Amino acid sequence: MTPELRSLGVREIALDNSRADILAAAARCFMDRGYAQTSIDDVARSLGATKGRIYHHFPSKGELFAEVFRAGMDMNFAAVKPLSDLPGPALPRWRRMAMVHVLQMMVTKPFQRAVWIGVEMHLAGATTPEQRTVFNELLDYRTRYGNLFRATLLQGRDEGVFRFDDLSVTNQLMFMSLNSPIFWYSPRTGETRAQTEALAARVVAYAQGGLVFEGERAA
Amino acid sequence: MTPELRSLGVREIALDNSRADILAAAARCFMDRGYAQTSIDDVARSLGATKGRIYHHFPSKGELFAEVFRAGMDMNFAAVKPLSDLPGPALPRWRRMAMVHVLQMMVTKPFQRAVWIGVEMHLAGATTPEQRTVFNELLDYRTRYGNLFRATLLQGRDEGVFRFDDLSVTNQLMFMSLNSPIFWYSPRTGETRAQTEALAARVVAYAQGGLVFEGERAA
DNA sequence: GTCTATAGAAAGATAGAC
DNA sequence: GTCTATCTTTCTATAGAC
Repeated sequence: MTPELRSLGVREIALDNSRADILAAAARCFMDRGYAQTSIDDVARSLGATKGRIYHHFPSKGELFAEVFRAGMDMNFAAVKPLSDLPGPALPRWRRMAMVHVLQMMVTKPFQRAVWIGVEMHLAGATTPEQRTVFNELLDYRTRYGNLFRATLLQGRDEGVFRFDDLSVTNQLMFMSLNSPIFWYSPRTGETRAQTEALAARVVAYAQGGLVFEGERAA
Repeated sequence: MTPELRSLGVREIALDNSRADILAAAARCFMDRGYAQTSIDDVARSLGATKGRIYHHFPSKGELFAEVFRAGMDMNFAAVKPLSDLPGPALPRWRRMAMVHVLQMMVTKPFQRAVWIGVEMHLAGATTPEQRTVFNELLDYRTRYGNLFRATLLQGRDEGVFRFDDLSVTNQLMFMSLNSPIFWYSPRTGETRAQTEALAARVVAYAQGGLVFEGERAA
């Protein structure tokens, strides 16, 4: 940044943008190549920069990844938490939460793929105790997000709109469906918001079908 | 192997077992740590051996991974292909194929996770042209397996038992559901075959619900 | 057929110039 | 705040003993 700009007080903004740029580039790289296979040089190169710039803003590759993970989860919480707090019958609330969740997966795909990678990594590769602590926090964050849906699933079962016996298995199946766009979705050129939402609605409908289907009987 | 045994003609068998042991150990390591984060030393250590043993049987890490991938897909094809060739209405055939597929995911989980990792890797990390060729073969193998289900899905739609508009999206959603046990299933100690099948049946029921649900109308 | 030892490459991280 | 240069570790792959 030039001294002129800094003297105008834009220091914080510039700093934030620099960090945000790195986070977005890192998310893309982690999505494309996975965690271990992504080098800091890869991230830097995708920004037209070198390592020095990354390490000035983030102390380590692990911490950079953790911040990408956190950013992804922050976005999900901000979008879904308000809906999960609303009163009323389970089904319409579930549909709104699911729809917003799926749109999050589509619109912020690189960050959500990083979250997925983080969950898949489990604790493997986290060698030092500090790394483990950070990692456990991230996984806990993700679990708390998942719990936003559990209450509505249980309420829906009580109300007779959902049918399932094992909440954990059902939760896994539901999230696999709702998360799946992070693996196969990519926006068409010139895709409108309505088209994106139509696709998201199909995903939600599929998951809803899984939750309401009277399994064994219909065999 | 001892000269005595070799003189008895068990050379092939011993070689096969050695390779099979390495493949199984490699599959576990790839499942636990992913491809890039798994070192050949990790695989060797999990066998109580050193690298030399691995490199005697496999020319490179990439080739070792490719063989794990192939072994996983071989098992899937052997289990599902005969069912997909059967005549008759789509729904019962789909249910049998789906059930067998899900059981494959559960029983051969390490290999199936390796297949997943391979699909996720896409072409990233495959640097040389030979590697790309091998990799494209693997992905093509996987695509051909997916196609076993496509015909039955289309037939089911014609017969009115499945409802969907986009075959590709539906295929993705279905496989995400049917594959999901590779991420969350682990057998309980002393789990019976009946219990395993009951769990698989729940997964199949969920997917079937997604396929038959009359999406938009039921909102 | 498996081991030890090692060469060579890649990547995380740091130091210091600008 | 970013870059270049470098240290250090880790890992693939190979060579050669047994």
